[in-house]
Amino acid sequence: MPPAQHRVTTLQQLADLAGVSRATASRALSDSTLISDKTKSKVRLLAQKHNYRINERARDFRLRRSRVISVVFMLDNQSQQHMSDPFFLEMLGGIADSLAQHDYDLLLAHAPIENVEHLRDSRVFRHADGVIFIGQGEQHERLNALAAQGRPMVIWGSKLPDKQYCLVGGENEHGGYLAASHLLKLGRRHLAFCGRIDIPEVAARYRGYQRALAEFGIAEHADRVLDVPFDMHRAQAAFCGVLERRLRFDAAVCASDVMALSAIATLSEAGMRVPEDIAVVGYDDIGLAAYSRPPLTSVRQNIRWAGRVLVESVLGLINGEQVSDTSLASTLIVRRSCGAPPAPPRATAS
Amino acid sequence: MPPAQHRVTTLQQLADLAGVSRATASRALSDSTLISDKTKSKVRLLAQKHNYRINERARDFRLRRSRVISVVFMLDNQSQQHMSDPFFLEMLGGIADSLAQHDYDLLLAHAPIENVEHLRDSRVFRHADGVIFIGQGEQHERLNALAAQGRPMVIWGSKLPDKQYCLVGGENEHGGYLAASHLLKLGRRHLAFCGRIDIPEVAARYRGYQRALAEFGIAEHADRVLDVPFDMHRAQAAFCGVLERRLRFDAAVCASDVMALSAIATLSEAGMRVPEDIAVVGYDDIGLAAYSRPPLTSVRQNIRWAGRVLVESVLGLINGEQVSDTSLASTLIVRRSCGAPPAPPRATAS
DNA sequence: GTTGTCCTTTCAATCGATTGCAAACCGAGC
DNA sequence: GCTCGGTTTGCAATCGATTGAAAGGACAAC
Repeated sequence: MPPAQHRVTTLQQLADLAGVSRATASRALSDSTLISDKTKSKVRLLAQKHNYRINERARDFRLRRSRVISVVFMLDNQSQQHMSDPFFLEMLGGIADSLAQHDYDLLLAHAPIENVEHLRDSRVFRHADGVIFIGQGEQHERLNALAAQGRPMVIWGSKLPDKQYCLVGGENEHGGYLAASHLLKLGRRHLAFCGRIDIPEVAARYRGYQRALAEFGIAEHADRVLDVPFDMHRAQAAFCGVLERRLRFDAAVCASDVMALSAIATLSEAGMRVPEDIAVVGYDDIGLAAYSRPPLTSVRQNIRWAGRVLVESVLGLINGEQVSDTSLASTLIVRRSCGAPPAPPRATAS
Repeated sequence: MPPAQHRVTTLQQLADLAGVSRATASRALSDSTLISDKTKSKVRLLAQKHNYRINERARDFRLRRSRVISVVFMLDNQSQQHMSDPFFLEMLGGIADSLAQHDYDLLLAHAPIENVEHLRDSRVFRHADGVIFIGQGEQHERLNALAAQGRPMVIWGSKLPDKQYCLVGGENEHGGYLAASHLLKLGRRHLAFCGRIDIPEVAARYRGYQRALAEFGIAEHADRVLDVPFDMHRAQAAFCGVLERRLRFDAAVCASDVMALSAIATLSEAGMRVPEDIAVVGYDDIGLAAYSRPPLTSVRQNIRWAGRVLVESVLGLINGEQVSDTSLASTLIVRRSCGAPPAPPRATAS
């Protein structure tokens, strides 16, 4: 007699097979202390033998949870940061890995969002047990409002006054400082800063940049703060504008690697030598940074680890724990024109 | 009197408020023809007023569906393609957009997969109504087996013999042909092909490459097929090996842009001039291709549209429709060293 | 034999929706 | 008043699990 004529799909069927009640079967599978070892192993053996798989929809429904975390990329009109920025994928990968380890699913929401309040009644919140926001955009207040409603959510970004939500972020101030002082140590004296300082994270990097200038006793030129969006093509347009204005500078700190690569391309197109005439430092240390000509010096954040921390934080909130903010270290990765081999592959933590 | 002291969360509460039964309320909200317009509007008005939101978990449970589509990136040990390849993000973005439009969620599975059969009982299948595979890896047979079980699934890849599953793919043969004939037209005669021809898509590109060579009456050198993985760092190692072997060639067709950029970096590091000594053509036309020095000529596929087609196909299968394969056009994007502005931003279709 | 205790197991309610079928309603025609 | 046809509405089962409370059983002590 074949062990399973039709597949066992419900707990009731499994219970019948084992000669116990549905309740006992349920408890046996979930390792409840109420059930004797003998019964437990009997039920489990049968489950395995008949290839029984719990209906997760039913269970999630019953337990009023979804085991889904939404990830929202805050790409607003202001920053023009595009999701094709490799930074995002790296972050997403880290989050996805970490969620999978905890047996959670990832719901991706990446449409440009003008107002996060609108999300409140959308699938993003309704379908998920918690939400991870990547970036604050300019929605600090609205994020505060959402968090105040008690939804489990974590934001990747920069610390702002009156912050109510749980935050994970890089050491942006320090990163900006590292980038600027690197250039200053190389003897550059006419630095420019490229990025939208409306964006909190960029603003923090700018503060670090200012601090470095101050330490070297260098006066800051307001016109050397270039309002460059994250988006590759718009960045290029912005740099073309800079060139037209014939702004004089010998080094640039960029708020992202994509921006830096745009800068390098545009500047060398215009006949300048990089890094001889203008040295450029990027941010994020995306994989391709090592393969640009010249290789790009950049500030690295451990993005995959950031993903993990974001996940652990939001899961902590879901479980009602007290979760505090986290700040992740930034390090400068220096690459020189010739001879220096690209950095080894980043460790992909288990 | 405030209209809602406590929020209305269940259909029963809403029905009570409207003075009808749960069944009627359900039908009113789902616009059933059984319900009179008067009742419908009454129920709906109340739902709106009390901010009632259906419990989607309960509904999905009842309807035995999930409104989730899994996306699996087939990154196996063979190809070494890394998910940080911008190509993936573009694809993912297209899929996510399209799914959102259809009110579906996206479950991301990107762990390296040695055997897709293992997925059968995993969340990937259990939690989702359908699955989209990006790439075939070397699992053609196993994919066939899965498809034979009647699971709604679509694969992005290349047409293989005995294919049982629904396929969406680029014109790889044509793309390879375009790349090679471009170089040949420029007068190059010693071409190399870089990529793993074990991978079906790469194999197709290679066939096109061969066809171009044949048309120009050029004999093919077997040793000019370079087994280069997709992964950036391994690609570099491979190119170093090629250089050591002192292989003579004046042009290279690469199976991806990331590979091409690695090639350019490695070659110029070794003192060769690109494109004067060695011209390189890539594949995918990732955003950064326009910003490399020199700008990269590449074969473009409309990846975002591909994402849309994948989604429509899998949803069609879920609805029991007959879905046929789709092939998406490839075009060569030619970029020259100087003066040529980068291509405009790609249209992001609505 | 009865009672009490402890360990297992079962009963039955519950989560929040959908839907086949039966019942109620309503006006018209006889 | 009664029946008939068609339209609306309600009853109750159902999806597949979890879980508090109650029942069952074994065994020892009185």
